[in-house]
Amino acid sequence: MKLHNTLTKKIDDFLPLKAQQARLYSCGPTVYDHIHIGNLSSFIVADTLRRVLAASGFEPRHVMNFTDVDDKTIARSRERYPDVPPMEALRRLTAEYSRIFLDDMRAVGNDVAAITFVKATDNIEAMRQLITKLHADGFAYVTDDGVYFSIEAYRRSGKTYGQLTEITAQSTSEARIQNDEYDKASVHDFALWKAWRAGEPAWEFELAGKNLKGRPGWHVECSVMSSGQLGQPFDIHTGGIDLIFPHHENEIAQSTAGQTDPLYAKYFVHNEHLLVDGKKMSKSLGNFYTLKDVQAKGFDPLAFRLLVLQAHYRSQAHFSWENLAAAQNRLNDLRALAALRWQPREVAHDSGTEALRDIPQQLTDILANDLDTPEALAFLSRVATQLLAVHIEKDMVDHFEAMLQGIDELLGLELMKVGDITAAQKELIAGREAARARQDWAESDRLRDKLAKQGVGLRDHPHGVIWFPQS
RNA sequence: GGCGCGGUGGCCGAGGAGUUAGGCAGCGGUCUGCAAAACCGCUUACACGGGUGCGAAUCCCGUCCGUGCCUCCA
Repeated sequence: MKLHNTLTKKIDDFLPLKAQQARLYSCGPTVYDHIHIGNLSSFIVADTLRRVLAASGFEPRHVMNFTDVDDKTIARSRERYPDVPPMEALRRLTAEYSRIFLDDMRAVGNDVAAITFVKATDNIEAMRQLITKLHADGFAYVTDDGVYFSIEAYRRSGKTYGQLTEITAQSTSEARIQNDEYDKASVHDFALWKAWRAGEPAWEFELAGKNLKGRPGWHVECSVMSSGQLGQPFDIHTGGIDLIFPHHENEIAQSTAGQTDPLYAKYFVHNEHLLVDGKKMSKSLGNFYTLKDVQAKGFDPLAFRLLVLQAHYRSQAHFSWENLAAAQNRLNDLRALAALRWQPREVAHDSGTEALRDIPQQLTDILANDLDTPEALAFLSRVATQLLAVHIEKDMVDHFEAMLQGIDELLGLELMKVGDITAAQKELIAGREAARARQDWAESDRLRDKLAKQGVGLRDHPHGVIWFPQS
Protein backbone atom coordinates (compact mmCIF):
# COMPACT_ATOMS: atom_id res chain seq x y z
CA MET A 1 0.00 0.00 0.00
CA LYS A 2 1.38 3.36 -1.04
CA LEU A 3 0.17 6.70 0.27
CA HIS A 4 1.10 10.30 -0.25
CA ASN A 5 2.42 11.61 3.04
CA THR A 6 2.32 15.35 3.67
CA LEU A 7 5.16 14.93 6.17
CA THR A 8 7.56 13.68 3.51
CA LYS A 9 5.76 15.20 0.48
CA LYS A 10 6.27 11.86 -1.24
CA ILE A 11 4.34 8.73 -1.97
CA ASP A 12 5.54 6.37 0.74
CA ASP A 13 5.01 2.71 1.36
CA PHE A 14 2.58 2.29 4.22
CA LEU A 15 4.45 0.53 7.01
CA PRO A 16 2.37 0.37 10.19
CA LEU A 17 3.96 1.15 13.53
CA LYS A 18 2.56 -1.96 15.18
CA ALA A 19 2.31 -5.31 13.42
CA GLN A 20 -0.47 -5.15 10.85
CA GLN A 21 -2.52 -2.50 12.61
CA ALA A 22 -3.58 0.63 10.77
CA ARG A 23 -4.57 3.23 13.32
CA LEU A 24 -6.39 6.00 11.56
CA TYR A 25 -7.68 9.32 12.85
CA SER A 26 -9.88 11.63 10.81
CA CYS A 27 -10.75 15.15 11.78
CA GLY A 28 -14.51 15.03 11.93
CA PRO A 29 -17.31 17.54 11.57
CA THR A 30 -18.12 20.58 13.65
CA VAL A 31 -21.71 19.77 14.42
CA TYR A 32 -23.43 23.16 14.26
CA ASP A 33 -25.22 22.84 10.89
CA HIS A 34 -25.63 20.49 7.95
CA ILE A 35 -22.23 19.65 6.56
CA HIS A 36 -21.70 20.52 2.91
CA ILE A 37 -20.77 18.18 0.12
CA GLY A 38 -17.14 19.27 0.31
CA ASN A 39 -16.96 18.02 3.89
CA LEU A 40 -18.61 14.86 2.76
CA SER A 41 -16.05 14.32 0.02
CA SER A 42 -13.34 14.39 2.64
CA PHE A 43 -15.08 11.70 4.66
CA ILE A 44 -15.64 9.61 1.54
CA VAL A 45 -11.88 9.65 1.00
CA ALA A 46 -11.22 8.62 4.61
CA ASP A 47 -13.81 5.85 4.37
CA THR A 48 -12.26 4.57 1.15
CA LEU A 49 -8.80 4.67 2.67
CA ARG A 50 -9.98 2.48 5.54
CA ARG A 51 -11.60 0.05 3.11
CA VAL A 52 -8.45 -0.27 1.06
CA LEU A 53 -6.27 -0.73 4.14
CA ALA A 54 -8.54 -3.56 5.26
CA ALA A 55 -8.47 -5.20 1.84
CA SER A 56 -4.69 -4.87 1.76
CA GLY A 57 -4.35 -7.03 4.84
CA PHE A 58 -4.16 -4.42 7.58
CA GLU A 59 -6.43 -4.19 10.59
CA PRO A 60 -7.79 -0.69 10.54
CA ARG A 61 -8.96 1.08 13.64
CA HIS A 62 -10.66 4.27 12.51
CA VAL A 63 -11.44 7.09 14.90
CA MET A 64 -13.32 10.27 14.08
CA ASN A 65 -14.22 13.12 16.37
CA PHE A 66 -17.20 15.36 16.72
CA THR A 67 -16.19 18.93 17.43
CA ASP A 68 -19.13 19.70 19.66
CA VAL A 69 -17.74 22.70 21.45
CA ASP A 70 -16.22 25.68 19.63
CA ASP A 71 -17.18 29.23 18.61
CA LYS A 72 -19.68 28.14 15.99
CA THR A 73 -21.48 25.49 17.99
CA ILE A 74 -21.77 27.87 20.93
CA ALA A 75 -23.02 30.80 18.85
CA ARG A 76 -25.57 28.65 17.01
CA SER A 77 -26.83 26.93 20.14
CA ARG A 78 -27.48 30.26 21.83
CA GLU A 79 -29.41 31.48 18.79
CA ARG A 80 -31.46 28.32 18.60
CA TYR A 81 -32.10 27.76 22.28
CA PRO A 82 -31.87 31.16 23.95
CA ASP A 83 -33.99 30.11 26.90
CA VAL A 84 -32.11 27.07 28.13
CA PRO A 85 -28.81 26.99 30.02
CA PRO A 86 -25.81 27.27 27.62
CA MET A 87 -24.54 23.76 28.31
CA GLU A 88 -27.94 22.24 27.61
CA ALA A 89 -28.39 24.39 24.49
CA LEU A 90 -25.03 23.19 23.21
CA ARG A 91 -25.91 19.59 23.92
CA ARG A 92 -29.22 19.83 22.08
CA LEU A 93 -27.80 21.50 19.01
CA THR A 94 -24.83 19.19 18.65
CA ALA A 95 -26.90 16.06 19.28
CA GLU A 96 -29.24 17.07 16.48
CA TYR A 97 -26.53 17.79 13.94
CA SER A 98 -24.48 14.76 14.92
CA ARG A 99 -27.47 12.64 14.05
CA ILE A 100 -27.94 14.40 10.72
CA PHE A 101 -24.25 14.01 10.01
CA LEU A 102 -24.43 10.25 10.55
CA ASP A 103 -27.44 10.06 8.23
CA ASP A 104 -25.50 11.88 5.51
CA MET A 105 -22.52 9.61 6.06
CA ARG A 106 -24.60 6.47 5.66
CA ALA A 107 -26.39 7.89 2.63
CA VAL A 108 -23.15 8.34 0.70
CA GLY A 109 -21.99 4.84 1.57
CA ASN A 110 -19.58 5.62 4.40
CA ASP A 111 -19.51 2.74 6.86
CA VAL A 112 -20.16 4.47 10.17
CA ALA A 113 -20.18 1.13 11.98
CA ALA A 114 -16.48 0.81 11.20
CA ILE A 115 -15.67 4.16 12.81
CA THR A 116 -15.27 4.90 16.51
CA PHE A 117 -16.76 8.33 17.11
CA VAL A 118 -15.62 10.48 20.00
CA LYS A 119 -17.06 13.74 21.24
CA ALA A 120 -14.89 16.58 22.42
CA THR A 121 -17.18 17.25 25.37
CA ASP A 122 -16.64 13.68 26.60
CA ASN A 123 -12.91 14.24 26.77
CA ILE A 124 -12.58 17.46 28.73
CA GLU A 125 -10.70 15.83 31.60
CA ALA A 126 -7.98 14.49 29.31
CA MET A 127 -7.68 17.93 27.74
CA ARG A 128 -7.24 19.54 31.14
CA GLN A 129 -4.54 16.99 31.91
CA LEU A 130 -2.65 17.64 28.68
CA ILE A 131 -2.81 21.41 29.18
CA THR A 132 -1.69 21.06 32.80
CA LYS A 133 1.27 18.98 31.67
CA LEU A 134 2.19 21.39 28.88
CA HIS A 135 2.06 24.22 31.41
CA ALA A 136 4.18 22.35 33.93
CA ASP A 137 6.74 21.62 31.21
CA GLY A 138 6.90 25.27 30.18
CA PHE A 139 5.13 24.98 26.82
CA ALA A 140 1.98 26.85 27.87
CA TYR A 141 1.32 30.19 29.51
CA VAL A 142 -1.73 31.66 31.16
CA THR A 143 -3.21 35.00 30.12
CA ASP A 144 -6.42 36.81 30.98
CA ASP A 145 -8.32 35.20 28.16
CA GLY A 146 -7.03 31.67 28.41
CA VAL A 147 -4.05 29.37 28.12
CA TYR A 148 -1.78 29.56 25.09
CA PHE A 149 0.79 27.27 23.57
CA SER A 150 4.23 28.79 23.17
CA ILE A 151 5.78 28.00 19.84
CA GLU A 152 8.96 29.70 20.96
CA ALA A 153 9.29 27.28 23.88
CA TYR A 154 8.54 24.37 21.55
CA ARG A 155 11.27 25.46 19.16
CA ARG A 156 13.73 25.99 22.00
CA SER A 157 13.16 22.38 23.01
CA GLY A 158 14.67 21.38 19.68
CA LYS A 159 11.52 20.51 17.78
CA THR A 160 10.26 21.87 14.49
CA TYR A 161 7.06 23.87 14.23
CA GLY A 162 5.94 23.59 10.62
CA GLN A 163 6.61 19.97 9.75
CA LEU A 164 3.88 19.84 7.13
CA THR A 165 4.29 23.20 5.50
CA GLU A 166 6.98 25.83 5.61
CA ILE A 167 6.23 28.57 8.09
CA THR A 168 8.38 31.67 7.91
CA ALA A 169 8.04 35.32 8.76
CA GLN A 170 7.21 36.10 5.10
CA SER A 171 4.60 33.40 4.89
CA THR A 172 2.56 35.01 7.61
CA SER A 173 0.02 37.31 6.07
CA GLU A 174 -0.33 40.92 7.09
CA ALA A 175 -3.95 40.22 7.87
CA ARG A 176 -3.02 37.66 10.45
CA ILE A 177 -0.58 39.95 12.17
CA GLN A 178 -3.05 42.81 12.18
CA ASN A 179 -5.88 40.64 13.39
CA ASP A 180 -3.83 39.36 16.25
CA GLU A 181 -6.20 40.73 18.83
CA TYR A 182 -5.61 38.11 21.45
CA ASP A 183 -3.33 38.32 24.39
CA LYS A 184 -0.61 36.14 22.90
CA ALA A 185 3.13 36.38 23.12
CA SER A 186 3.59 35.59 19.42
CA VAL A 187 1.34 35.52 16.36
CA HIS A 188 1.51 31.79 15.85
CA ASP A 189 0.79 30.90 19.46
CA PHE A 190 -2.63 29.35 19.73
CA ALA A 191 -5.25 28.84 22.40
CA LEU A 192 -5.26 25.61 24.34
CA TRP A 193 -8.04 26.80 26.59
CA LYS A 194 -10.37 29.76 26.34
CA ALA A 195 -11.57 31.61 29.39
CA TRP A 196 -15.28 31.77 30.06
CA ARG A 197 -17.39 34.59 28.69
CA ALA A 198 -20.90 35.36 29.82
CA GLY A 199 -23.56 33.14 28.27
CA GLU A 200 -21.15 30.43 27.17
CA PRO A 201 -20.98 26.88 28.42
CA ALA A 202 -17.94 26.27 30.58
CA TRP A 203 -16.00 23.60 32.40
CA GLU A 204 -14.09 24.10 35.62
CA PHE A 205 -10.32 24.19 35.35
CA GLU A 206 -7.76 25.08 37.91
CA LEU A 207 -4.24 25.74 36.70
CA ALA A 208 -1.33 27.08 38.73
CA GLY A 209 -3.73 28.03 41.49
CA LYS A 210 -5.90 30.09 39.18
CA ASN A 211 -9.53 29.43 38.40
CA LEU A 212 -9.65 29.11 34.63
CA LYS A 213 -13.26 28.15 34.07
CA GLY A 214 -13.81 27.95 30.31
CA ARG A 215 -13.58 25.56 27.38
CA PRO A 216 -10.94 23.84 25.28
CA GLY A 217 -9.42 25.21 22.10
CA TRP A 218 -10.06 23.38 18.87
CA HIS A 219 -6.62 21.95 18.26
CA VAL A 220 -6.25 20.38 21.69
CA GLU A 221 -9.47 18.45 21.15
CA CYS A 222 -8.01 16.46 18.30
CA SER A 223 -4.67 15.86 19.99
CA VAL A 224 -6.35 14.38 23.02
CA MET A 225 -8.97 12.33 21.22
CA SER A 226 -6.60 10.82 18.69
CA SER A 227 -3.95 9.69 21.15
CA GLY A 228 -6.59 8.80 23.74
CA GLN A 229 -8.18 6.32 21.36
CA LEU A 230 -5.21 5.19 19.34
CA GLY A 231 -2.14 5.83 21.44
CA GLN A 232 0.79 7.88 20.23
CA PRO A 233 2.29 7.80 17.74
CA PHE A 234 -0.45 6.38 15.56
CA ASP A 235 -0.35 5.57 11.87
CA ILE A 236 -2.43 7.87 9.72
CA HIS A 237 -4.04 11.24 10.23
CA THR A 238 -6.48 12.43 7.57
CA GLY A 239 -8.22 15.69 6.76
CA GLY A 240 -8.78 18.33 4.10
CA ILE A 241 -5.79 20.33 2.90
CA ASP A 242 -7.09 23.39 4.67
CA LEU A 243 -6.38 21.65 7.96
CA ILE A 244 -2.65 21.34 7.30
CA PHE A 245 -2.09 24.76 8.73
CA PRO A 246 -2.72 25.65 11.44
CA HIS A 247 -4.76 22.75 12.77
CA HIS A 248 -2.49 19.80 12.12
CA GLU A 249 0.71 21.72 12.76
CA ASN A 250 -0.70 22.69 16.12
CA GLU A 251 -1.79 19.16 16.91
CA ILE A 252 1.73 17.96 16.22
CA ALA A 253 3.24 20.66 18.40
CA GLN A 254 0.94 20.05 21.37
CA SER A 255 1.22 16.35 21.20
CA THR A 256 4.97 16.15 20.91
CA ALA A 257 6.01 19.01 23.20
CA GLY A 258 8.10 17.52 25.98
CA GLN A 259 7.84 14.03 24.53
CA THR A 260 10.93 12.00 23.79
CA ASP A 261 9.32 10.52 20.69
CA PRO A 262 8.91 13.43 18.26
CA LEU A 263 6.35 11.52 16.20
CA TYR A 264 2.64 12.26 16.52
CA ALA A 265 1.31 10.48 13.44
CA LYS A 266 3.48 8.70 10.91
CA TYR A 267 1.46 9.59 7.82
CA PHE A 268 -0.66 12.64 7.09
CA VAL A 269 -3.06 12.16 4.23
CA HIS A 270 -4.78 15.31 2.98
CA ASN A 271 -7.47 15.55 0.36
CA GLU A 272 -7.90 18.45 -2.05
CA HIS A 273 -11.04 20.52 -2.12
CA LEU A 274 -14.10 19.85 -4.15
CA LEU A 275 -14.66 22.92 -6.32
CA VAL A 276 -18.04 24.22 -7.39
CA ASP A 277 -18.12 26.47 -10.44
CA GLY A 278 -14.36 26.39 -10.33
CA LYS A 279 -14.24 27.80 -6.83
CA LYS A 280 -14.12 26.65 -3.29
CA MET A 281 -17.56 26.38 -1.82
CA SER A 282 -18.70 29.31 0.23
CA LYS A 283 -22.00 30.73 1.30
CA SER A 284 -21.15 34.18 0.00
CA LEU A 285 -20.54 32.86 -3.53
CA GLY A 286 -23.81 30.98 -3.49
CA ASN A 287 -22.15 27.74 -4.53
CA PHE A 288 -22.73 26.01 -1.24
CA TYR A 289 -24.50 22.66 -1.37
CA THR A 290 -25.51 20.00 1.10
CA LEU A 291 -26.55 16.43 0.46
CA LYS A 292 -30.16 17.55 0.83
CA ASP A 293 -29.74 19.69 -2.30
CA VAL A 294 -28.37 16.70 -4.19
CA GLN A 295 -31.30 14.55 -3.12
CA ALA A 296 -33.83 17.29 -3.84
CA LYS A 297 -32.69 17.27 -7.47
CA GLY A 298 -33.43 13.57 -7.68
CA PHE A 299 -29.86 12.32 -7.56
CA ASP A 300 -28.77 9.33 -5.58
CA PRO A 301 -26.29 10.16 -2.79
CA LEU A 302 -24.18 7.30 -4.10
CA ALA A 303 -23.90 9.11 -7.42
CA PHE A 304 -22.20 11.85 -5.44
CA ARG A 305 -19.86 9.25 -3.95
CA LEU A 306 -19.02 8.14 -7.47
CA LEU A 307 -18.38 11.73 -8.52
CA VAL A 308 -15.89 12.07 -5.67
CA LEU A 309 -14.18 8.77 -6.44
CA GLN A 310 -13.92 9.62 -10.15
CA ALA A 311 -11.27 12.19 -9.28
CA HIS A 312 -8.07 11.47 -7.43
CA TYR A 313 -8.22 12.67 -3.82
CA ARG A 314 -5.22 14.95 -4.30
CA SER A 315 -6.72 16.80 -7.22
CA GLN A 316 -9.47 19.38 -7.15
CA ALA A 317 -12.62 17.68 -8.35
CA HIS A 318 -15.31 19.76 -9.96
CA PHE A 319 -18.85 19.51 -8.78
CA SER A 320 -21.59 20.49 -11.21
CA TRP A 321 -25.05 19.16 -11.83
CA GLU A 322 -23.98 18.01 -15.29
CA ASN A 323 -21.05 16.16 -13.79
CA LEU A 324 -23.29 14.62 -11.17
CA ALA A 325 -25.70 13.47 -13.90
CA ALA A 326 -22.78 11.69 -15.58
CA ALA A 327 -21.92 10.00 -12.29
CA GLN A 328 -25.55 9.00 -11.82
CA ASN A 329 -25.56 7.35 -15.25
CA ARG A 330 -22.42 5.50 -14.36
CA LEU A 331 -23.98 4.32 -11.11
CA ASN A 332 -27.06 3.12 -13.00
CA ASP A 333 -24.79 1.14 -15.28
CA LEU A 334 -23.09 -0.54 -12.35
CA ARG A 335 -26.48 -1.33 -10.88
CA ALA A 336 -27.55 -2.91 -14.15
CA LEU A 337 -24.46 -5.07 -13.79
CA ALA A 338 -25.41 -5.99 -10.22
CA ALA A 339 -28.95 -6.92 -11.31
CA LEU A 340 -27.52 -9.75 -13.41
CA ARG A 341 -27.21 -11.89 -10.33
CA TRP A 342 -31.00 -12.25 -10.19
CA GLN A 343 -31.27 -13.36 -13.79
CA PRO A 344 -28.48 -15.70 -14.76
CA ARG A 345 -28.51 -17.43 -18.12
CA GLU A 346 -29.42 -21.07 -18.13
CA VAL A 347 -27.12 -21.84 -20.98
CA ALA A 348 -23.60 -22.69 -20.05
CA HIS A 349 -21.00 -20.74 -21.93
CA ASP A 350 -17.41 -21.05 -21.20
CA SER A 351 -16.51 -17.76 -19.53
CA GLY A 352 -14.00 -17.95 -16.74
CA THR A 353 -15.26 -17.83 -13.20
CA GLU A 354 -11.68 -17.42 -12.07
CA ALA A 355 -11.61 -14.05 -13.77
CA LEU A 356 -14.53 -12.87 -11.66
CA ARG A 357 -12.88 -13.99 -8.48
CA ASP A 358 -9.74 -12.02 -9.25
CA ILE A 359 -11.51 -8.72 -9.82
CA PRO A 360 -11.64 -7.54 -6.18
CA GLN A 361 -7.93 -8.29 -5.85
CA GLN A 362 -7.16 -6.40 -9.04
CA LEU A 363 -9.20 -3.48 -7.74
CA THR A 364 -7.34 -3.64 -4.44
CA ASP A 365 -4.01 -3.52 -6.24
CA ILE A 366 -5.06 -0.45 -8.19
CA LEU A 367 -6.42 1.28 -5.09
CA ALA A 368 -3.35 0.43 -3.04
CA ASN A 369 -1.44 2.79 -5.30
CA ASP A 370 -2.15 5.96 -3.34
CA LEU A 371 -5.89 5.39 -3.54
CA ASP A 372 -6.14 5.49 -7.30
CA THR A 373 -9.92 5.54 -7.39
CA PRO A 374 -10.22 6.96 -10.94
CA GLU A 375 -8.21 4.06 -12.33
CA ALA A 376 -10.21 1.62 -10.21
CA LEU A 377 -13.47 2.95 -11.62
CA ALA A 378 -12.13 2.88 -15.14
CA PHE A 379 -11.23 -0.77 -14.59
CA LEU A 380 -14.65 -1.46 -13.13
CA SER A 381 -16.37 0.16 -16.08
CA ARG A 382 -14.45 -2.08 -18.46
CA VAL A 383 -15.48 -5.11 -16.43
CA ALA A 384 -19.11 -3.98 -16.45
CA THR A 385 -19.10 -3.47 -20.20
CA GLN A 386 -17.69 -6.95 -20.76
CA LEU A 387 -20.05 -8.72 -18.39
CA LEU A 388 -23.14 -6.88 -19.57
CA ALA A 389 -22.35 -8.09 -23.06
CA VAL A 390 -22.23 -11.79 -22.11
CA HIS A 391 -24.25 -11.80 -18.86
CA ILE A 392 -23.59 -14.56 -16.41
CA GLU A 393 -24.55 -18.15 -16.32
CA LYS A 394 -26.18 -20.08 -13.50
CA ASP A 395 -23.13 -21.70 -12.04
CA MET A 396 -21.28 -18.40 -11.98
CA VAL A 397 -23.70 -16.65 -9.64
CA ASP A 398 -21.75 -17.42 -6.49
CA HIS A 399 -18.56 -16.06 -7.96
CA PHE A 400 -20.40 -13.09 -9.35
CA GLU A 401 -21.90 -12.26 -5.98
CA ALA A 402 -18.53 -12.63 -4.30
CA MET A 403 -17.19 -10.18 -6.84
CA LEU A 404 -19.97 -7.67 -6.13
CA GLN A 405 -19.37 -8.12 -2.42
CA GLY A 406 -15.68 -7.42 -2.92
CA ILE A 407 -16.40 -4.31 -4.97
CA ASP A 408 -18.78 -3.05 -2.29
CA GLU A 409 -16.25 -3.62 0.45
CA LEU A 410 -13.68 -1.61 -1.46
CA LEU A 411 -15.73 1.19 -2.88
CA GLY A 412 -18.92 1.30 -0.81
CA LEU A 413 -21.18 1.44 -3.85
CA GLU A 414 -23.76 -0.90 -2.30
CA LEU A 415 -24.19 -2.99 -5.42
CA MET A 416 -25.34 -5.95 -3.34
CA LYS A 417 -28.32 -3.84 -2.30
CA VAL A 418 -29.72 -4.03 -5.82
CA GLY A 419 -32.63 -6.33 -5.10
CA ASP A 420 -34.68 -8.68 -7.18
CA ILE A 421 -37.86 -7.45 -8.83
CA THR A 422 -41.24 -8.58 -7.54
CA ALA A 423 -43.14 -11.66 -8.69
CA ALA A 424 -45.73 -9.32 -10.22
CA GLN A 425 -43.03 -7.57 -12.22
CA LYS A 426 -41.67 -10.90 -13.36
CA GLU A 427 -45.14 -11.75 -14.56
CA LEU A 428 -45.28 -8.51 -16.51
CA ILE A 429 -42.03 -9.47 -18.20
CA ALA A 430 -43.37 -12.94 -18.97
CA GLY A 431 -46.59 -11.38 -20.28
CA ARG A 432 -44.59 -9.14 -22.55
CA GLU A 433 -42.59 -12.09 -23.83
CA ALA A 434 -45.83 -13.87 -24.62
CA ALA A 435 -47.18 -10.80 -26.41
CA ARG A 436 -43.99 -10.58 -28.43
CA ALA A 437 -44.25 -14.23 -29.35
CA ARG A 438 -47.67 -13.63 -30.88
CA GLN A 439 -46.40 -10.36 -32.40
CA ASP A 440 -48.83 -8.26 -30.37
CA TRP A 441 -46.52 -5.25 -30.39
CA ALA A 442 -49.03 -2.85 -28.84
CA GLU A 443 -49.43 -5.04 -25.76
CA SER A 444 -45.71 -5.69 -25.61
CA ASP A 445 -44.94 -1.96 -25.59
CA ARG A 446 -47.66 -1.26 -23.05
CA LEU A 447 -46.12 -3.73 -20.61
CA ARG A 448 -42.64 -2.35 -21.22
CA ASP A 449 -43.88 1.17 -20.43
CA LYS A 450 -45.63 -0.06 -17.33
CA LEU A 451 -42.43 -1.66 -16.05
CA ALA A 452 -40.45 1.45 -16.90
CA LYS A 453 -42.77 3.48 -14.69
CA GLN A 454 -41.98 1.05 -11.89
CA GLY A 455 -38.27 1.62 -12.36
CA VAL A 456 -37.59 -1.54 -14.31
CA GLY A 457 -35.90 -1.16 -17.68
CA LEU A 458 -35.65 -3.96 -20.24
CA ARG A 459 -33.17 -5.08 -22.83
CA ASP A 460 -33.93 -7.75 -25.39
CA HIS A 461 -31.06 -10.02 -26.19
CA PRO A 462 -30.86 -12.92 -28.60
CA HIS A 463 -30.68 -15.23 -25.58
CA GLY A 464 -33.56 -13.60 -23.73
CA VAL A 465 -34.75 -10.44 -22.01
CA ILE A 466 -32.95 -8.95 -19.06
CA TRP A 467 -34.14 -6.22 -16.70
CA PHE A 468 -32.21 -3.54 -14.93
CA PRO A 469 -33.03 -0.87 -12.35
CA GLN A 470 -33.85 2.45 -13.93
CA SER A 471 -34.00 5.70 -12.01
C1' G B 1 3.98 39.36 -0.46
C1' G B 2 5.22 33.73 1.11
C1' C B 3 4.18 28.45 0.02
C1' G B 4 1.49 24.92 -3.17
C1' C B 5 -1.49 22.61 -7.13
C1' G B 6 -3.30 22.64 -11.99
C1' G B 7 -4.36 24.01 -17.41
C1' U B 8 -6.02 17.23 -21.73
C1' G B 9 -11.14 16.38 -27.32
C1' G B 10 -18.54 19.27 -27.05
C1' C B 11 -18.54 18.50 -21.26
C1' C B 12 -16.12 15.91 -17.10
C1' G B 13 -11.80 13.53 -15.99
C1' A B 14 -7.15 9.74 -15.66
C1' G B 15 -2.43 9.03 -17.59
C1' G B 16 2.38 11.05 -18.12
C1' A B 17 8.63 10.67 -23.39
C1' G B 18 6.92 6.48 -28.65
C1' U B 19 1.61 1.81 -27.56
C1' U B 20 -7.23 2.58 -27.22
C1' A B 21 -7.81 5.54 -20.32
C1' G B 22 -12.75 5.86 -18.63
C1' G B 23 -17.56 8.44 -18.08
C1' C B 24 -21.31 11.84 -20.17
C1' A B 25 -23.13 14.03 -24.74
C1' G B 26 -23.47 14.26 -30.45
C1' C B 27 -23.43 12.27 -35.58
C1' G B 28 -23.45 8.00 -39.14
C1' G B 29 -23.98 2.71 -39.47
C1' U B 30 -24.94 -2.70 -38.04
C1' C B 31 -28.51 -5.34 -35.21
C1' U B 32 -33.83 -5.04 -33.50
C1' G B 33 -41.19 -5.62 -34.64
C1' C B 34 -40.06 -0.85 -32.26
C1' A B 35 -36.91 0.65 -28.48
C1' A B 36 -32.93 -0.06 -25.16
C1' A B 37 -28.30 -2.33 -24.97
C1' A B 38 -24.21 -3.95 -27.65
C1' C B 39 -20.85 -3.43 -31.63
C1' C B 40 -18.28 -0.49 -35.76
C1' G B 41 -16.90 4.33 -37.51
C1' C B 42 -16.57 9.77 -36.96
C1' U B 43 -16.15 14.58 -34.19
C1' U B 44 -8.33 14.06 -36.19
C1' A B 45 -7.30 16.26 -27.26
C1' C B 46 -3.26 17.55 -24.32
C1' A B 47 -2.92 26.64 -22.55
C1' C B 48 1.01 29.60 -25.22
C1' G B 49 6.36 30.55 -26.53
C1' G B 50 11.11 28.63 -26.41
C1' G B 51 14.64 24.51 -25.16
C1' U B 52 16.61 19.24 -24.55
C1' G B 53 15.66 14.44 -27.14
C1' C B 54 15.53 10.04 -32.93
C1' G B 55 10.84 11.33 -30.76
C1' A B 56 7.33 15.89 -25.91
C1' A B 57 0.68 16.18 -24.16
C1' U B 58 4.49 13.78 -21.00
C1' C B 59 11.19 16.60 -19.11
C1' C B 60 13.40 21.92 -18.55
C1' C B 61 12.78 27.42 -18.76
C1' G B 62 9.55 31.45 -19.45
C1' U B 63 4.59 33.62 -20.20
C1' C B 64 -0.58 33.74 -19.56
C1' C B 65 -4.80 31.82 -17.05
C1' G B 66 -7.31 29.18 -13.07
C1' U B 67 -7.27 27.52 -8.10
C1' G B 68 -5.84 26.60 -2.87
C1' C B 69 -3.40 27.62 1.95
C1' C B 70 -1.12 31.63 4.74
C1' U B 71 -8.25 34.04 9.22
C1' C B 72 -11.10 27.74 14.44
C1' C B 73 -12.73 26.46 6.43
C1' A B 74 -13.01 19.30 4.71
